[in-house]
Amino acid sequence: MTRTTTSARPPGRPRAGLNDVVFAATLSTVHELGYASATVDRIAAAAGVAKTTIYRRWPSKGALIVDCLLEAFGPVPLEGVSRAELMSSAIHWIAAKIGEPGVGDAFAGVFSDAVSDPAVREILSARLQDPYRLALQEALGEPEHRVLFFVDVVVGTLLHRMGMTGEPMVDADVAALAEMVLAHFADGADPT
Amino acid sequence: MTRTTTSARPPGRPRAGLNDVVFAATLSTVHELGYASATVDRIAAAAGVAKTTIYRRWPSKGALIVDCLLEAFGPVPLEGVSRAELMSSAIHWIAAKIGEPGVGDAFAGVFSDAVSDPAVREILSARLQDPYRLALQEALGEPEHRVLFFVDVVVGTLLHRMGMTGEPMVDADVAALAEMVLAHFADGADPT
DNA sequence: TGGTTTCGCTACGGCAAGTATCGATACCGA
DNA sequence: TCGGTATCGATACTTGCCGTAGCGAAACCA
Repeated sequence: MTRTTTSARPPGRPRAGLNDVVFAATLSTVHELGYASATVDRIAAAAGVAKTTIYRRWPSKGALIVDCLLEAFGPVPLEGVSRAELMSSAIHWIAAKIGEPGVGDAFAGVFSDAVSDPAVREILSARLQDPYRLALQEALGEPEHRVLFFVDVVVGTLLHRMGMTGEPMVDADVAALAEMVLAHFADGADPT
Repeated sequence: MTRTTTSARPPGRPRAGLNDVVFAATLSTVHELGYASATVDRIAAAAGVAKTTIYRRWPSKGALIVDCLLEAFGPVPLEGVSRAELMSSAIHWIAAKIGEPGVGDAFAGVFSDAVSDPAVREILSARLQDPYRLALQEALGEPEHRVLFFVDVVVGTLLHRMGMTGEPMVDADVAALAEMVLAHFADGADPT
């Protein structure tokens, strides 16, 4: 026990700090060419990295995209005292993130893949949705199925607009969405 | 002009009545294998038809799926006297359709393809969404952007649930969705 | 200096969308 | 009865992308 096995540096050549470069290349490639044309080859080329290097770090394209989205989203800014403020800020936050160049396309694209690929669905659900869902559950004091409904409505609406028009939802409609959701979650709640 | 050129039977061997067979094979294949595994080859085999025959009738897989969905959906049942009844019936109708075996998977799958393929997006928007949007506009007396918002919320929510869980939304949540949407569209409307 | 791991490169296997070609078949008009 | 036209089935093919394998070179540590 002179030195704990954990946190011991692994032998061999250390990995270069390429993750951020690859993430940036992923978003810019998706933004410029669209999700379908953003092949792993092209992303690797845009990052100045070999394709095999990407597959050495991420097991699949879906995993890469999800990690890229996690990096792009960061933690939920759960600020606000009242439940209404918390919900409203969360809605405007996710809408703004989806509006960032490349993020909405990547999100909609990986969601599309998840529809027909259970492996991608598992990654998307466990690594991306669950953390935010749990944080919302705790912050809002809502049961799981209500938070899942909240996520379905908010994310589903934003992605449907993005998918059908190719453009993120405009602020006025995001405000309408927030208003509608807040009104729904205001009645009969607050089980004191 | 003894006989108008239109509605004149085209020369050559007439097409066999295979569309319904192909549609049924498409839905059952998507239902059993999932959207990604429902290749055109497999659909053709399930229908007892050559792949070339399918490509002679539909220009792409996306066009086939959209036509299949049009056939499966049929016209919107716009029954009900009040706006609330019209909206509620439309919501429950589309939710029930998406819950039918194969329909939800096919819908979510082709929507996914549309995200990154502008050609599929155009087909989906023009052939599937626009007719229903126009019918709703007229029936509800709402401006275009409000109906688009309505569609984004309803269809987006249902597809998000379908995509993330693989199962259609349960009735209780569909009822909550309808309640939420109706409350939002009730206030300040009815511009008499 | 040897051991271990990563990196870039090239090539390959697998799968699915969509195309091309050919013989056979069905309907029409003369 | 006989050409003209268009569809059907079968097979093979091209193209594009995901993911893997193998190789030499480089980086870090003991």
